[in-house]
Amino acid sequence: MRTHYCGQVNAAQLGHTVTLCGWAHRRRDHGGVIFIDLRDREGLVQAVCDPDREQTFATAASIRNEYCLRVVGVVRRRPEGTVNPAIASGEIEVLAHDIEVLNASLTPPFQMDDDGLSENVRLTNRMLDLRRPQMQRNLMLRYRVTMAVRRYLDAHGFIDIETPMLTKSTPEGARDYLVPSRVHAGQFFALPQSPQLFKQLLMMAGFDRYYQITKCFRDEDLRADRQPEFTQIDLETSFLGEEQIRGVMELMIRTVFKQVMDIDLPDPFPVMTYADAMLLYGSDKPDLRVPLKFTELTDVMKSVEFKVFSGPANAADGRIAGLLIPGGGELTRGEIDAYTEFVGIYGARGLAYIKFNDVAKGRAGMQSPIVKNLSDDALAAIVGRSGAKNGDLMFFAAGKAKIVNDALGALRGKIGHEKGYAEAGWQPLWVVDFPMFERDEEGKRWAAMHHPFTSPKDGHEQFFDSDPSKALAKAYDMVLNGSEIGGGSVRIHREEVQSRVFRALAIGPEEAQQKFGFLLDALKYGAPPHGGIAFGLDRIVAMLVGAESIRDVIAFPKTQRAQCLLTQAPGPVDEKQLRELHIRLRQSEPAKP
RNA sequence: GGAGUGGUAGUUCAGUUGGUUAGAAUGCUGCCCUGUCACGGCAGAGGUCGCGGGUUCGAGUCCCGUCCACUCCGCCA
Repeated sequence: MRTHYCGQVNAAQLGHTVTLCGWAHRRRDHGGVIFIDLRDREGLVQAVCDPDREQTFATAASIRNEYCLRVVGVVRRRPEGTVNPAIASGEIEVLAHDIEVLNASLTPPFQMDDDGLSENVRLTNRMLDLRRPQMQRNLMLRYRVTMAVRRYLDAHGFIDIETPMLTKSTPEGARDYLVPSRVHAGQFFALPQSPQLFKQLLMMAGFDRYYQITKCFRDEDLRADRQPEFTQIDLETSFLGEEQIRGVMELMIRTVFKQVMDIDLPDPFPVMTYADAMLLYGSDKPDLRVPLKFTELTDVMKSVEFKVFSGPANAADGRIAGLLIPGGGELTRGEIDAYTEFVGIYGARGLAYIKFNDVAKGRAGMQSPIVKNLSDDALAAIVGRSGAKNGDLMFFAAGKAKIVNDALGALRGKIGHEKGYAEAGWQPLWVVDFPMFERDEEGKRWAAMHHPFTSPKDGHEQFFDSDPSKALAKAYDMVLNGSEIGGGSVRIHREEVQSRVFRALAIGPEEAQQKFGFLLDALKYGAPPHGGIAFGLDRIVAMLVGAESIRDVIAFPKTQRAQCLLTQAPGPVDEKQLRELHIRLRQSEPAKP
């Protein structure tokens, strides 16, 4: 039916007869000659129709945008002065001998080269949106990434093994998407939040190296980088330690970036502890393109008069940190107000600042509403630790450590990018030595920071009873330009350690047996040391194509309300279906006055 | 659950202090045009101003409610 892709016709076919299939991208009718830009996934080629072929010319005149066409013609060089360097096939054109309309098209709701479309229009007409060259590029690049991943993993002995999509609901973690069982009345499968436990079982089964590029499901609220179903590159290996696993994984990412985008990532990636990341950047996924760093001030503020600072400084969970903005003295009052409002999103009550007009003059050279409340020692520490220079400005956040970190960390990213402090390029890093546990806000108990199967650092079980906050995990995140693109850990492979972790999480033996009995049992049969990682494929591809949202690298994504505008899913089902599934819907209660 | 931005022609948008017949670009339709490539020229059609209520002599514009899209907080082991 076809001899070439439109976008791949070039001077090599000069004089040849080619047959092309594609869509009418644009028609330019000059009365005596008609040009049709024919488009397929590889690009555009110009077909020319002369009036001396009466039938073909008449057909060409009737063609409208997005008609699906088959064009037979001869490749010829374009006349002098009419070469179009903007397209790959711009040196040549196809003189159409025959045009067959494979299918006409209604007038499309938008033009395929319009890139200012609203998300609403795009998603309701997704099949047409996907015809747009940008989306074709995005999805084809996604494919090239997965192929590069598969090539790398195959070459390194990883085996692709599928794991169930109908599995068991786990109480920990995100909300599950549930699937009712017809055969077992009142019982439900859950769609997997990740293949975590299955891949560990595969290690125990002796497959040694596993991978899967697979969908995961989490019923949580959406974001630009979060969809209810998303794709993980999921891996697990046996008999490798933490550093070795990271080595294999960063080589994979480095290889993929080189092969697909010709990007050279650093070798090795920088490694930073979680503690340092929080101290310096207030984030466990710092964007290293932004050079701004925190100045730690909690200790020197303990004894100042200023209660806004001394209060948090003396609180167990408090923190005071500064963010030095070089040249920040130029910031206007309006900008500072806007930043104050910005940090309010994260719960910060205010945003104090000092402008350093003349550092040599000490207190007198500082311009700020708060300087009069701070001791000489504190002011000296502010300047000494940050290296503030004339013309700089420092923002201060004080309060609960979480709020200070979130607010100042977000401000660092915002100012860094808006004010031009960020470097171009790609800045990956590993964040390591995560805590095993974090405090559960409501339940007032300890929760697993990564997941309950993460191995503690050697010997750190000793902190489980005395001070769980001190226990560190063999967990690691890969961070790229401020986004977490992958995370994993060495897993627990000894039953007694797993039991101790469950105990620390206040999961009793009976509960553990009921929920994770199959895992605990498996650990009894010579489970090998193992560990792994999972990468967010959607996020990686979105970064590579420069997309704002992972929706732009997913063929059929959901809206923020977790609906599909194309298919109108989710939707109601017949009473008959519900009855088979033993489900009766709750009456929605009318609002009572 | 919360904060914010937006919703006006098929599409992307403008619309002043509430005031006559709601505009532009593009697309679409027809006619003209033999070298364009965002072709060009002429003519034309195209509107439930998201939806519902209210204020007013009068609402695209003000108020209340609601729906949808997006961004963020919470949430996401």
